[in-house]
Amino acid sequence: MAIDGILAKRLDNFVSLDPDEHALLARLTSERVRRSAARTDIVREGEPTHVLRLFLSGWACRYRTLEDGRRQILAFLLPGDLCDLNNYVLSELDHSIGALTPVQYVEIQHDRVAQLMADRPRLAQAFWWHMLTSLSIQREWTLNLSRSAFERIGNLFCELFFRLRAVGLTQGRRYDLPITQIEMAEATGLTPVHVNRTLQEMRSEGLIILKERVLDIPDIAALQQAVLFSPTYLHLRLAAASSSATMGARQVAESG
Amino acid sequence: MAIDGILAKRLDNFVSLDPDEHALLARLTSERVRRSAARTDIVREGEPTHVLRLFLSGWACRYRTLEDGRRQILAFLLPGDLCDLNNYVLSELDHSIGALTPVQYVEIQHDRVAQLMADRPRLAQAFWWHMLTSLSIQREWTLNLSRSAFERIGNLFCELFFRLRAVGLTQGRRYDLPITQIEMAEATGLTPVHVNRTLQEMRSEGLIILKERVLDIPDIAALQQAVLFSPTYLHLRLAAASSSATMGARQVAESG
DNA sequence: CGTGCAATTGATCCATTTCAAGGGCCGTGG
DNA sequence: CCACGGCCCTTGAAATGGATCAATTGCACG
Repeated sequence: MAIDGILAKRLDNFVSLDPDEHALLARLTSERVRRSAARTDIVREGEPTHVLRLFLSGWACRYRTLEDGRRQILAFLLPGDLCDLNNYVLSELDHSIGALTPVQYVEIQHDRVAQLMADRPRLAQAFWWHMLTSLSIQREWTLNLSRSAFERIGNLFCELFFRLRAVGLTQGRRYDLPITQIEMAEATGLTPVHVNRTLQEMRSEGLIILKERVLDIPDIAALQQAVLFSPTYLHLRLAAASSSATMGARQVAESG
Repeated sequence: MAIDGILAKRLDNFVSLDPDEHALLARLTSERVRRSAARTDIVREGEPTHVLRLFLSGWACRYRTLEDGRRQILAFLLPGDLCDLNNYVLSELDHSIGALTPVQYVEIQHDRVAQLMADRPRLAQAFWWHMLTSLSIQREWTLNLSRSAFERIGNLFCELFFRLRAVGLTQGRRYDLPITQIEMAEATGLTPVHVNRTLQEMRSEGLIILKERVLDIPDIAALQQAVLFSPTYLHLRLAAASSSATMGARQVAESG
């Protein structure tokens, strides 16, 4: 899938865009592509930012570091994700954004976004949807407070599966998971050691196959059930998101 | 403080509204006041909602219940807070909203909000600010994943202090905290038993005085420092919100 | 060939949970 | 007026999920 269609693909999860709107998005995202190396910051806490960023490839994350060094990953930013849609209202960021892998992204001036939203109500709605979805995801992450280690990691894997699939970045039951166990730990609020042991537990139960940064989920429905995951909070279009997943799961369950 | 000025007071934390805008808000919030009894649901998960709600008095919360009964409080809704600004985009809620105490609120039709935002860019910005602030708060709550019980509860108390003060609901160092320890547990992801013991620890360290649903924080700066709380994520106007607090912090740091 | 980082394993420790029970307060009903 | 049940807070003792500390392996890279 061409990189320049990824925003359209992402927003398409909410509204059906017409060719005209597709063209507008394509133009918007044909700016000079920027790159950041793995493990470098894209925006640092406290910095004023003036642009909206659209991620084209690679993984990034929002994170905050506490004074004593603990780091918490607040969200994963995947291809097709926007960030800092906000800061034409709030002028500075209260957390940082860092690249986990090499990433490509484009920067879009806020006034162009504002213009687009004013001209195209449907695109405006799509942007709102994107923002509200991040909020919804953030809420789901706070649910981790009452989840066990097993559930936290399982939920993370499920979420990533559905989000990546929505932009065409899964291969069947598999997807690239280019993050370390340390980063999984930072995202879930666990210790790397404990993440490791929990992964082994999930492996031994046959729920996942994780090897060389590729995650294979033999039976997504089984995993969902084991960790009480439900994808509704992602607000993906049902037709695309759930049906084939549950179908796939059913097939696997039958064949396995 | 008059209840009908509370939204203006809240939004004033971000932009200075002129008398005209104050009047508009006053008209908007003069709808029939609705009431919900303590411990009842205002909106239930999955229900479609068509209105924006503004809370006038009492405490409510967003929460989600997992299949096995665990309940997680996702946010506290205080007087002056809006909820469901979202759902003119997302049509149904993925969590519930419940009253913790008797609450009063007004319902505002979405088209009136849309109209207002179209006519008054400054109000539109203020609404955006409100929404982005909730997102920011939600991020801060996910930070609890890497915080200890002591820090979680302390952070909660600090957040509530600053938020309540921003709408004039603190009395000096004190404020009404009309929730049970069980609810604190649900908000922080801890056990009621452990919340109880942690509260006693905070009391014994002289950080809080909590009696008969009134919380007294003798030295807010000391508490902030003890639990690594910083109010920036609330995006309150600095003049009103943080200056006195950070000044206090500096004093304590020097004297301690 | 060393250096560094990610994954793994073992042993121990501790924060938090779980289970269980008692006390205070309050509204209700006999 | 007192007895009762219900809810909230409190306390104790025991169990455990997850943290901490420490060390080993494997692999990629200069």
